[in-house]
Amino acid sequence: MKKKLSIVDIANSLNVSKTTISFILNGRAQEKRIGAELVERVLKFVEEVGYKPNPLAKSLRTGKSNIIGLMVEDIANPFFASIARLIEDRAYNNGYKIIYCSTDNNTEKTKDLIEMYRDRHVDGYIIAPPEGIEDDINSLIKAGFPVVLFDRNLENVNADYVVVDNLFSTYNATRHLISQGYKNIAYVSFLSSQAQLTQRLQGYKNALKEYNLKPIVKEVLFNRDNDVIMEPIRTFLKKRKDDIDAILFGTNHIGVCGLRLFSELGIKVPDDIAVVSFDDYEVFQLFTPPISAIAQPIVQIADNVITTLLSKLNSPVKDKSVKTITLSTELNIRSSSAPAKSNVVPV
Amino acid sequence: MKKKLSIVDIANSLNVSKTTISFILNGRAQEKRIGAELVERVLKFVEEVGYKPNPLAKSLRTGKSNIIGLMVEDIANPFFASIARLIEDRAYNNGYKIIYCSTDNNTEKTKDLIEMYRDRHVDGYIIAPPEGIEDDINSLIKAGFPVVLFDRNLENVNADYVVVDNLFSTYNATRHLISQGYKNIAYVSFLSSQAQLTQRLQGYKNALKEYNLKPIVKEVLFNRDNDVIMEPIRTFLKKRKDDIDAILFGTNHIGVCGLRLFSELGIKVPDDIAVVSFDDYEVFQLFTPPISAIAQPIVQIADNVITTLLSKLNSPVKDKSVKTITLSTELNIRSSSAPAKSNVVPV
DNA sequence: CTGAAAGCGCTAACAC
DNA sequence: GTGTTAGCGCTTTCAG
Repeated sequence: MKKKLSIVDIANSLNVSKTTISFILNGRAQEKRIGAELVERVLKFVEEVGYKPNPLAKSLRTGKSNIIGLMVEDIANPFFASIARLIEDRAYNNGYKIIYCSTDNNTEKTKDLIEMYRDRHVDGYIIAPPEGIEDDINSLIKAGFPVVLFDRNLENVNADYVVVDNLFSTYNATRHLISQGYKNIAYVSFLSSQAQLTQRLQGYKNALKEYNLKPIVKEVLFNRDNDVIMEPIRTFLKKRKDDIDAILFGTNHIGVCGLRLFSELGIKVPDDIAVVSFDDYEVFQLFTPPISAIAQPIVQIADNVITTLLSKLNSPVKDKSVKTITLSTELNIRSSSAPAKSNVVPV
Repeated sequence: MKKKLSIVDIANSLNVSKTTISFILNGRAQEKRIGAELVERVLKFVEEVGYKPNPLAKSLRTGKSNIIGLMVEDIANPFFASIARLIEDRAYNNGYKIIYCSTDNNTEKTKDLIEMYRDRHVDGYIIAPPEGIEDDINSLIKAGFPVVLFDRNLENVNADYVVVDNLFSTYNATRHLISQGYKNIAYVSFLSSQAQLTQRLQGYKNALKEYNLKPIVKEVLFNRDNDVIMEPIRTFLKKRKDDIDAILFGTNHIGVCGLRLFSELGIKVPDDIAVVSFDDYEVFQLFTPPISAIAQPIVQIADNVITTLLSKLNSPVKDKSVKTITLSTELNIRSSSAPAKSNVVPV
């Protein structure tokens, strides 16, 4: 096992100062007017012996770690997992590694995590922020760390955001259901004051209002255990299933829980209840009947997030300007929201 | 913004040597017989000012980074994402952070990744290894790094493994199909010489052999693009769908591709073709009809992986012994493999 | 153009 | 019991 060599080793072998080596390796040879021949020789030798600067030492010295902290709600959720995958690729291609964690939307946990990342000298942050984390994020920003938030807005945090147009998405989806002839449209989602969820709720309400329809909202508490999530929805469905002719689900997670209950309770889609869910997902495409869904542009989200972060990371001057990128979703209409048996209303 | 303080700062403030601080903070006060009163005072002060040792400096000095490298095939695959989630929790609870990456089963990419991790002084490795990576893993082990492999075995690599009993799983699933009266059972999977896949194929063949049935195997190349995966399967199904009465899918990914094609080609499950797939997954549970699946014990896998790694990480003496943990799967029988219309064979 | 030397913050021999 | 000091490997100022 060949011992790991350091910059001094190679400096000695070449009878050159380690400063020179450092300059050459960091591409500052030109600037420092180091002889082309020497540069050549050093590079060749370094290549030959496979020398690699110790990134830890480098980090200690420069304060940069080349690590990006990625904080999502739950890495096992396909929406976040897909985004993580896309971000990973771009980050690695740009010389950054990713440390990830799942916040579970838990504020305290997230605070700890941010602190840990900070201790670790993470260079930049990509966060799907839980509620109540505003101060911590602001302090990150004030300390000069590049931060990109996604999936949801935070009030009073002046950061870069990549989000989708939640309000219009559910507004549009609800109108779609109305135009298909549904009149008693329920909205089932998680109870939360997070921006993306309140907006989705609002979009739904706005559409109903236009048509003078009455909102039927069922919000449940988030829980890591699906059974706990399903229980209140089960009760709700049992009680109300005959008054309701359509449901809009606020997230993929809750949508899947809903579908499970449909099977269990013998509810037929779309004859008994028509369905649209937020987030598109394999399950929705393959379900019988296929479920109409509001597809978030995952690739674009990931792309914008990482592009924004990398540009902040690479810009030598601290650019204090922030931007909010709002992407639009696509309503994938499938048979779960086929026209109602009764009658169709032009919209 | 309060400047980050270092160990000297707090040593100075307290008029104590930084060595003493270091000892106290590392719990070696007793051993070094440092006055209980002083220890108290230091701890209190450190707490008060919120001092945190710089982990980078610590790493540089000690060579330990408290980071675990997690290499999976694809973090967006629900099987790996779920495992990543479980591993993450345990790692963080034990003071370790996780750097992840997706290998895409690409040997060259994985080699690079291992090298990167090594440069980064990752303390331990959790890897779902691609083919051809044996030498690199062996060199990792020889260099004394704790390595836990999972999901698949590597010949000639003497490491700790956490795997499932692939051979018995498909053997058992195939027998199940036979017992339900199916006779022309195809096996559709990825073409690969990775142990988990060859074993799955073998289990299928073994079962057929016992009943003198002829194997019908379709193996396709892996590709990140689903359409490319589906194309050869589409051709296969079109040509053979009338000779086949059941299919066993080798992975969740290929199973989902298969299901998509069934819809497209109008193949009815289980009347035209009965189905069992490796890996259980929401899509399979919610599909109509629900798809029988070989469920891997995800929680147990993750648990064994991280427990094994942590114990290696914490054991002061380099334990050269390795163990292979083989977990058993569960065959979740659902209506996709209901008894064949024709006749049922006792098994 | 090149080199000496001063740290980055921490640990751990080795004195005192 | 406590303090001095020498690094871990690298970057970067400042002299030559």
